[in-house]
Amino acid sequence: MTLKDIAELAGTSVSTVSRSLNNSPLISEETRARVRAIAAIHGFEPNAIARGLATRTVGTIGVILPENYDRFDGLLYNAALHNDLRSSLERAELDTIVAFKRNRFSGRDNIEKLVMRKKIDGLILVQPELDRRSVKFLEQKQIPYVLIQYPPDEQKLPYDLFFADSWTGGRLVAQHLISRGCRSPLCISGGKERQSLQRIAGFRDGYTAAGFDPDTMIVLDGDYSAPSASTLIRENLPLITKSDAIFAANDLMAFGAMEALRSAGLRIPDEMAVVGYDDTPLATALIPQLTSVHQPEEEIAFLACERLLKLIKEHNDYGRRVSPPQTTALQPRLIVRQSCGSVTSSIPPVTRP
Amino acid sequence: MTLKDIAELAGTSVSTVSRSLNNSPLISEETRARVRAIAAIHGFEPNAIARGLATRTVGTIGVILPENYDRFDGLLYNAALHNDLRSSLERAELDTIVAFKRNRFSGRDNIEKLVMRKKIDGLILVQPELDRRSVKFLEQKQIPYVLIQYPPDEQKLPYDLFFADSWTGGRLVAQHLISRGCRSPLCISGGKERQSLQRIAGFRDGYTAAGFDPDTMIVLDGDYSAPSASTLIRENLPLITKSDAIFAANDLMAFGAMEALRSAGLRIPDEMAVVGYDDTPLATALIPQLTSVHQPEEEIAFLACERLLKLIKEHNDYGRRVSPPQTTALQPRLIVRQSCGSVTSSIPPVTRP
DNA sequence: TAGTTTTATGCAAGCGTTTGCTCTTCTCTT
DNA sequence: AAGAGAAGAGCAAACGCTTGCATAAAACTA
Repeated sequence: MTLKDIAELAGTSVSTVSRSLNNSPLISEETRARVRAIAAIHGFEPNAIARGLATRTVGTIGVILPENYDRFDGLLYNAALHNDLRSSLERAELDTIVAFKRNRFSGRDNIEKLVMRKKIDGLILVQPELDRRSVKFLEQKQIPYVLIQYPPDEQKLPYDLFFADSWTGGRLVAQHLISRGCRSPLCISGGKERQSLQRIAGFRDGYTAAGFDPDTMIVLDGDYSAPSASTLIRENLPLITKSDAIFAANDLMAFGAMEALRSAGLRIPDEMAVVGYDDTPLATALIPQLTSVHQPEEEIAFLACERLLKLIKEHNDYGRRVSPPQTTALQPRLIVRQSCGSVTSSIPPVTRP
Repeated sequence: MTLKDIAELAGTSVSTVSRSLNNSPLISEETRARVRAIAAIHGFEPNAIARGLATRTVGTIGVILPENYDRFDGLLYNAALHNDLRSSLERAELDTIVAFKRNRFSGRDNIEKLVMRKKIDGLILVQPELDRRSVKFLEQKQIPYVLIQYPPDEQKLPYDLFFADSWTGGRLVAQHLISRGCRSPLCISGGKERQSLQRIAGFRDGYTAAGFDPDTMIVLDGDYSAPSASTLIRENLPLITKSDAIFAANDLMAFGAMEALRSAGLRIPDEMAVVGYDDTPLATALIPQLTSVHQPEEEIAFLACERLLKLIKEHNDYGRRVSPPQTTALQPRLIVRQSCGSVTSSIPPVTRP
């Protein structure tokens, strides 16, 4: 079933059918209605490939996801983010092609492949290690794209970037613990990983701003896994007993810490407050329920899509981007539960700049 | 950059370039090499859309995922499955378009949309509630597709189905617990949900086969969440204390159960063995580590892709499917850890039929 | 009424490939 | 040496849609 078939059924030309279905103003109301009715009866849908060839837009967005098989919460976070992205794009009737950055068999860069083969109208890059080469490639090809990544090093970036403000997340935790009277906090980091460093830094700065000596704060290096946190706690019990709060860089480590603390006979939250990060479903499953920082992933997905659509529109209208690239920090929220005390109200989210 | 450009650069015709790049035997070795070299230098990639129009195959597979925002382990499972699917398809240089079954904004059925618009060469449907209408549609359109779903009711299905054998998973748990000497097991189900029912049924049958009275087995109805399991344990302590093992229909409930058991002063595994299902990363994070049933999701993904590729090949060669539809059960494996006792060897997986 | 707009439709080119067919030019046969 | 066959290359149609341009009909204008 093609435009031609519909045209014959309607006793008209192919162009008239095309225009009728695309709501062109060049068509009279009656004709449009008649043609559309016939198309609807036969369940006709225009061939997206042919249309793509004619219009050079295919109605598909490439989504490049990292392949973190290893990290449970990474997988979860990306899956949720991807769901949100799809939801946002559906509104604009766009499909998503998902790919890893590299093809593990051919070794080819999927980003370049998708762009060069013209299979997509735009790209959403989720947490890529975006090398200079790739950026140059994307700029040169003039393909609309946005990044969802970590807080950037530099201020002026050549692309649009959206990220969750981990630093503020850490600070929120600090503020809350301070207000709860915790004066000797201890951190469990996720190693040298970027996000983790930011979370810890925000936490430290929060305490410093309240007059605490930043050098007295202890940071133990975990690896984002629960057992790593348990081990750290067990091996550093003397340090632990001098503390009154533990901030873990993710929920999984907070969980591991709780297990070890309990084994050591410490009561949570009475003797030790515990706070996690990510607000995974794990947080509500624990007893006591875990206070944690909620990532603004729905917001990130929504704004990233919105911007990408804008860039695509500009690309179609002017052949190039018009609005300048922009870096956008999205604010996390602290979700206060039982693991850090009995307070029930949460600190209101910081208003966005 | 198009075929035409390369042709001009090579001083040859468009068809020669096309055939050179596609390794047609109609081209001499020298010409092919020369053309390929020129194409490579300029980083030429054929336009997938134009090729799609000419060949009616686009190199894209549709993957329909369920949108279970609600269930943590569902999200995780689908994300892992999706990763595995993408890996398998990459080998064949196929991209994946991912969609929910329905567009939440237009209300349109994404399956039908993708098929009618010719955006895909085949479909992988993950746990859809596949109504008669959709099946009829797919059969009529002759589009290659496979299902990844639950154990089916009927034997003869008109499509290819791959599923994890939950029944056997439950039975493995039963066999193991029996061998460990547990004589009074108790189940926590995930409600009336299909998978859960199968898991519990297999468990019950395992005990029955060993001579236990099926009617004495207690099944408490949870909802797959950790708190639901905790509550059930707390509210049924008299029943619990008469039991010596708990089988939960997923890891999250096993976890909730462990928390509640511990609060009640019961030691795991000495006084109570606990087994979960799904082998999520949670299982290794718990103390003691949770014995659980590992889903054969990598295998499902691999086999489903393999079959889909075969169907697509048949479709291209004969215009229709040739090999008869087949239902394939994949066997889960019991991963024995500490939560059910000190045994270190696991029961070997049941060999596939 | 004749000329000028406006409105609605159709024609045909073009998007970038693939591929059946034709046309050369060799290379064998006999 | 002539004819047949094979091998390599090119022409042009086709895939199904969009869209600039030409055209015809209708609706004004003076």
